[in-house]
Amino acid sequence: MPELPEVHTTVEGLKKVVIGQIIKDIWSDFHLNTKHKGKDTIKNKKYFDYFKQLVVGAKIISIERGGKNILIHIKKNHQGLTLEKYTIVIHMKMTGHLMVGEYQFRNSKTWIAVKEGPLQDSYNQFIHLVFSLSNNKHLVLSDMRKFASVVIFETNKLNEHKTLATLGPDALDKKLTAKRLFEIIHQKKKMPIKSALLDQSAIAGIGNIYSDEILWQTNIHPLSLAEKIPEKKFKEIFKVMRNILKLSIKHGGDSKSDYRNAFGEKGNFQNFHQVYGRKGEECPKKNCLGIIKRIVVKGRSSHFCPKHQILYK
DNA sequence: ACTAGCCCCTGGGAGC
DNA sequence: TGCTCCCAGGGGCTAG
Repeated sequence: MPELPEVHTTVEGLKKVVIGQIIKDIWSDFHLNTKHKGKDTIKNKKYFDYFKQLVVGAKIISIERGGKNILIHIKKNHQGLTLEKYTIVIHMKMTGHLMVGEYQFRNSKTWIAVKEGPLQDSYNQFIHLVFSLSNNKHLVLSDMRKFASVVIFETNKLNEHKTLATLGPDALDKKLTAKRLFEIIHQKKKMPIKSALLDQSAIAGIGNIYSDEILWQTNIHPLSLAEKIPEKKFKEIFKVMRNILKLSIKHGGDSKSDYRNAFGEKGNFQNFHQVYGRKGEECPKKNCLGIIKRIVVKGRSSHFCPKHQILYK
């Protein structure tokens, strides 16, 4: 599932090929076959029409990551004047892949990559949104489970995007310190540390895989209460968090599930998991010999070693 | 201003 | 082998 390293990898890939492109046209079937028709989402037909009117003819000027969100900044020119600057905000949720390549419309209802290769991976064939670009490539959103959200805001009114507005500091924010991390997590009081790490309004970018890995490596039981973890422990948590995220970025993200980068390729971080998805296996920590357990914390699966991960309560 | 819990979705794995 | 059932889980939303 796309978390910070995966979204980062996607964004870096997209930057290479779509910046400067004009969006010639867009297509979507999100609004045709989904029940989830909130007002402000392209899954709603009226909103999609509004969205289409804003993006067609616009130029992609830059792309950035905001937590797990992808921000595509666009502008339209008219007679040499910049009329509007808008930002498309995409969240890939569980199974979204934002990719770019040459695609063609097939069977009047699906899109498929033209060239053989990673883009033709079966996981990449659930295409529900297509931006046709001026270089004849397509920017597509494949999303098997259709959880992804796509919205548009005036760039200078991005603070009206509730989630973006309430996002905590990014886990890789250069200004973030161990002390600040402690203060933020400590505020979560009786919330299990596992849930606190997943809370995007506390720290942005961490999801289920990385929270499990961080807690395993720092020897903290996922049900430990946020406020009970001693301040001095946060130097280690901070360092481990950064190292794990950076290591995953280095390996192109985690494709244990179905993540694919902007070119349809898998990442390799799944080969570095110590604990996530290893229920019943022996704890890989040296001389530990514990058996990895899986529990559900606030509706999220949490993998940990009951032998060496300490419960602070 | 909080948090807990439901809901969105569908391929794939488990179980029989 | 083929069927059914249920799980994966981020975050929006609502009720308390």
